[in-house]
Amino acid sequence: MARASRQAVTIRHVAAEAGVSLQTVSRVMNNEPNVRDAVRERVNEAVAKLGYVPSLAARRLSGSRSYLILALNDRDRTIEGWRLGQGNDWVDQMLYGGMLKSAEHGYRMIFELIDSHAAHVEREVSAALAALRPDGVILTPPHSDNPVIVALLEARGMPFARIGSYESGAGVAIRMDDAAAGRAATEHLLALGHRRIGFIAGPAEYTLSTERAEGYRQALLGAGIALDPALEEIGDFTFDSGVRAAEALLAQAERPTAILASSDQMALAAAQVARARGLALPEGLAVVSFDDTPVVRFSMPPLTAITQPIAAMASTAADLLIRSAGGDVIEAGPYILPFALAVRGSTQGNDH
Amino acid sequence: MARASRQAVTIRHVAAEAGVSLQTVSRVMNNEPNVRDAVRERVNEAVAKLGYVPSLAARRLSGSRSYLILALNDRDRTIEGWRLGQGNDWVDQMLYGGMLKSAEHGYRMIFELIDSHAAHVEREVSAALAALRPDGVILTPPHSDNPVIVALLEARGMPFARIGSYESGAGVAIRMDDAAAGRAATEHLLALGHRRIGFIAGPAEYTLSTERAEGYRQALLGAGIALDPALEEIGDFTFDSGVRAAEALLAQAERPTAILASSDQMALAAAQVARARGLALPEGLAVVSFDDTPVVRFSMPPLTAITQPIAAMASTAADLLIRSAGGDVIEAGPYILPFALAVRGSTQGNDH
DNA sequence: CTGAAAGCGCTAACAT
DNA sequence: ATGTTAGCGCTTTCAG
Repeated sequence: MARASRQAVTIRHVAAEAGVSLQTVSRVMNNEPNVRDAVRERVNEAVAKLGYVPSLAARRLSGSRSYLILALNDRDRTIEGWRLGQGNDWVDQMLYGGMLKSAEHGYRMIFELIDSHAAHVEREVSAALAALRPDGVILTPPHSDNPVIVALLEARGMPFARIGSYESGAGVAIRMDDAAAGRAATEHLLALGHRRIGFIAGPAEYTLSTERAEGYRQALLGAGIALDPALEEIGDFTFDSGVRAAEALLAQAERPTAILASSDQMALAAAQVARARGLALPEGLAVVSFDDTPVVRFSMPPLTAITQPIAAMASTAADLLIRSAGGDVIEAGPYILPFALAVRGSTQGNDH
Repeated sequence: MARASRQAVTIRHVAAEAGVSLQTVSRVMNNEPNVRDAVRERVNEAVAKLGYVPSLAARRLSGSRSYLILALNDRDRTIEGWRLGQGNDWVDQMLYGGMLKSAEHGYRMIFELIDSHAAHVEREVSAALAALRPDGVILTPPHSDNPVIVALLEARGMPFARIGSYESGAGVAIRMDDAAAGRAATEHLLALGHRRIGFIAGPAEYTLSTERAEGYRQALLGAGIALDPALEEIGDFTFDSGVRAAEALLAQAERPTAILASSDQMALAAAQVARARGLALPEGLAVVSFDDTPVVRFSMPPLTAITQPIAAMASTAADLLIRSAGGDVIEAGPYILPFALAVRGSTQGNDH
């Protein structure tokens, strides 16, 4: 009993069992040509019988692929999300999309935290690459546009994907169409009869902020409504900044009947400010948010929101990187994935 | 340009730079004795200068540790949690505790999903072990008590931790004290003046269910209150089962003024049933839940709950396994980690 | 179409 | 205290 079976089944055992050379087993395992069907089958039988699974370490070391995809996330944000214990949607959706897609291809996704503030970004990323030698790297915001990381990956010739990035350059960009999302959200409000619609933008450093604002304006103009600068405020995605912005919007004599906010937190802030002023959602004020993290489903009422395709972006990234590692030539992108508008009680009737 | 720097810096480069043998570099990297301080320093300088990081694959292959901890989670539950997008607390807290602790030791935690229903459990686990050759495995419920998995790990001589398990046997068990938690939750209600306290238990197959029930009863008896079978219902942790149980409890002539439910979902169900019967929380009915997943913070009012130390359990598991891999002899356990009682609006006043 | 030899980067076991 | 030799399990040449 329980003698540590120090020695697992290796390619050698399979070769012996099937009566072929190591090489042939390797060819079969990697789906290479130049093996007769009869032999291939014999090998597969031996593999099944012995329960053989190739060692990742040995494969990697012998100069082939590592079958590893490395996903780099922002350290502080991620840990803060975990610490708060309110459900870390970004991480979950990354895993959901990226890990499952990787597994489909026999790959594994390793999730790693990188501190982007530190001067050691380069060292941290280098160390992870050296230790793991992944076949591809997935960058998430804010790393997606970090010039140090991008340059490092490019210099190393490492295939990588930049999720949520509007910048061009090395690596394949994967994102949603924020302008279209801003338009869709605004059109939803227009369709409900709103004519004075306030907008809380994100910081201008983020391209997606300006894209969303652009979509908002396009929708208004498309409906023949003149733009009013008094209806546009700027926040920084946080709850507090949302409070300030919403107060500025709702303090106006001719206050908006709806607010579109560029993040869930700012939308929740707007809802709170509205309540404080005696405005009930959705009658007194309609609110639409961006992101659709779990929290908006649990607010009262739940918020209508633009859903970011995080899982789909991670899945696409993994798929592209793995196919690229397999020798496929993949298109440069950018890959624009569809968003969704989840209509909930903050804009519509009293369902839920 | 970006010529793929095919060849990264290896132990050989460091040895050359420092003017020593490979072995000496290896010794320094692994903090082994028998190296003069002067030499050690010279090697460390070379390492720093070249930015050398050992290849995990080579280390693993040469027969030493893999520096990998494998965390096995239930496939269906995990994916369902991701799909619902309500914040997958278990996974997040696992990562929070396990990944960070692993990183402290220079380890990586690989998160893998295993389908416990399938007849292939054994094959799935074997394959993961064969491919990764981790230094330790963390089992989470329901895998923690899966006899096939436990037997396999034991036969392989693989160190492993069973999180949330009350069973004895191979592997180190890490859990909280559910009886004490049941007692604490009940005593909280007693302290608030409640005398008729309903209890919704989990399925009896789970030891933790009976432990929690035991704690509930101890607390009542300790307060000199006779047990009343009519106050105990059984659910299966789901919302629907919670509805049935709560309805049975609240339909009684002498209905309870408080309900302790063995899961968040059942507690939310109790809250809903109460509302439907015109009972407001906490005045009409006080509710306490177990688990403390994100969702209970967002309900109205937020639910008072027993918080499971998931992150701490994962952290402890990683720490024990890694120290074990390092040659330390670790105590058999079980390791009992402290829970917490988060008091919120469903039992107490009107804060928030 | 198949096999034999060499070597990936490291550590274990054995020198010295 | 340090260096040398072998070999982990696989894939890559290169031969047949």
